[in-house]
Amino acid sequence: MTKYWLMKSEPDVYSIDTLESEGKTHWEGVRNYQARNFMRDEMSIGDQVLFYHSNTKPPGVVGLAEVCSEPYPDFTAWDKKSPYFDPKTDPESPRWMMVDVAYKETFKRLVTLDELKEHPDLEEMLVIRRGMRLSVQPVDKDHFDTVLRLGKQ
DNA sequence: GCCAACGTTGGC
DNA sequence: GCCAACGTTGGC
Repeated sequence: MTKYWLMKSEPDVYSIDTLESEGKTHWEGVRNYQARNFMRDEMSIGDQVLFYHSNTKPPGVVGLAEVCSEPYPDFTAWDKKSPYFDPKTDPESPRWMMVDVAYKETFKRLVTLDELKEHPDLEEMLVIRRGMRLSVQPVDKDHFDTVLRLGKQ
């Protein structure tokens, strides 16, 4: 059963344009247990992903991607040269997990965070909640469809 | 670049 | 196991 997600990335670090040119990527660097658990326990191949640009102005959903691997250990955690290096984990017992994500499309237009906040059908969407910092979060199918429609119009 | 909101760490 | 200190996220 297909699930729906929103995944945040800072465009300065990894933008949807980069994903488009690479085709797919491993979603490295998630160092939050709740986000890790979503990837590890609930994601499966074919799940649909709203690609969100954070820490930019304006922030918002820029396109669509798709989960294209099972979860597997995030090897950047024990790569000393990686910005995501975590000295407290090791390959014997991986702490952090990731999935591969494939490019699907870039929206005709950016669906901004402000727009999500103002849309009457998206009041319950997690991403608009104050203090919501999860970089990987589940999205209801209804919300997903609404955002998709906004992005295509 | 500020800072509020969170999550994590570590002393006790 | 409490909680203060610290670090990070991410909108603004």
